[in-house]
Amino acid sequence: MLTLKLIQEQPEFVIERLKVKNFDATVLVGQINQLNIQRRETQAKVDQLKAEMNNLSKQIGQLFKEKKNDEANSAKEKTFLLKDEIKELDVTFADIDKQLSSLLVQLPNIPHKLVAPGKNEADNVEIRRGGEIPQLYDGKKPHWDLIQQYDIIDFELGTKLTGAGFPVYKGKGAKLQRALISFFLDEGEKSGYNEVMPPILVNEDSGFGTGQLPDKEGQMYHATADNLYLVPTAEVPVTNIYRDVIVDENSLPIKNMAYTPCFRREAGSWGAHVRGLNRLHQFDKVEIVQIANPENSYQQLDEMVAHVEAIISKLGLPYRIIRLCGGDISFTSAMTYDFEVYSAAQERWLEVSSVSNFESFQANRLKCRYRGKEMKKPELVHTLNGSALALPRIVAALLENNQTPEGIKIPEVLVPYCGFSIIS
RNA sequence: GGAGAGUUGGCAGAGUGGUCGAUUGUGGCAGUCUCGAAAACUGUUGUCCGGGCAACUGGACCGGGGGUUCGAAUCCCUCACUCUCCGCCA
Repeated sequence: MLTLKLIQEQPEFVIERLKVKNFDATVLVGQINQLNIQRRETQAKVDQLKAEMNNLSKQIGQLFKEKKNDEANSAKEKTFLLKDEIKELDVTFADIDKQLSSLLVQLPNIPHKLVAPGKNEADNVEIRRGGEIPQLYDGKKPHWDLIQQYDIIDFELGTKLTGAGFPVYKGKGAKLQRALISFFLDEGEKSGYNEVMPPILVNEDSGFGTGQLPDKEGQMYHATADNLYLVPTAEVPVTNIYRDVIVDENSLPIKNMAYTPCFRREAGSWGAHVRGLNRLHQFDKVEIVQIANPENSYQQLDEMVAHVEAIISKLGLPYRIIRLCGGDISFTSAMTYDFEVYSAAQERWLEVSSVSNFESFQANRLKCRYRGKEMKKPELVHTLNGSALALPRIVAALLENNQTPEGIKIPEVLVPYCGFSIIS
């Protein structure tokens, strides 16, 4: 969420910038600032009363010590009224505070200057392309046919075991998954990311910290008996490592990565475009996460983009990098680059990575700050994350783009990981 | 799952219900000494929310929440977590 300070000091700026996201914040900002004033006034009153109370209590203690019990008892009488007043104001304060928080989480993050205004994905800005779209032979097939032909991924079996959107990877299909995960992690390590293996069930606080709760509650699978949520992305546990943490300026940027399965309910979003591996309830992903100094977080974002671009290039997939416009960028993000690879039999671009700078938006919720030598007070860090990469659509593109009449060729870089060079 | 013991500042570890935000040690930072360092000595050292240009100052925080009391780190209830023993188990 945005900081109260910013909303209070530069309300016009907030309103103006959020227009890029097609969000009219006028009313909300006004309400927040008004509530904030009420909150401060109430606190001033409460604090004053509490100061009086503290004083009286000290006096009473002193009187009892001096055996002046009568005086002490009459002093006690005075506290009763005060006590009631404090209790009442405390309730008022808590109420205002609660209202304020509930309004505060409704404001989206302010987009970066470079983010173009726009309605939807049609207004996104293509940054660059790489790789070559392969010319396939006449009998080319979409991946959902290929996986059946070679018996490497089984959707029906997954449906039997769990339900739609939970495929079973078999034989070379399973091995390809493992190979990709290892490849991605090794590449991440070369780029200086520290590998972590977090829990894939998280609690409510973690869900709130990265912004999945309360807004996107329906996106996550909820284990109600223990009130835990299956992670929709490793971003949640890996970023929440730094919840309520003050890090040293010298340790920045902190670069972590994790492989986890990811679970998404995707309620109501099933349709024509989501056949095969294009959209799943469970999939595998390697996520990179950075905790950065606000001064250079955009350099770090570029670094992450370069990292993802390098991996896709090594896999030999044609790709394009897109900077999302205001209408397409997420609630929490200040700037997002999407990576899409071309899937040559479906003849469409598939999103395989999304790399974002959240600036201090998540950090404010997480209460993750950094302290520098010259700083009087700790300040909020910037958090960034990106997929590097999500597997299913990469697999779809690999299968489709590398199909030949003899079988599916495995990219050079993956052969050592797979132990085979063709699926036939 | 059963029984018991815990949870205090970066860490370790005190704390008869009344100047306890909290003794002390250690670590961190600054200084003295030194060519430099170590050692020693001195000082300093939490976070959040208010007020103030500032010095400073009011309030809150001793796992979370609630309660008793004029007053709670200290007493009570509750939840969470940690440890030990037993049981179960990949």
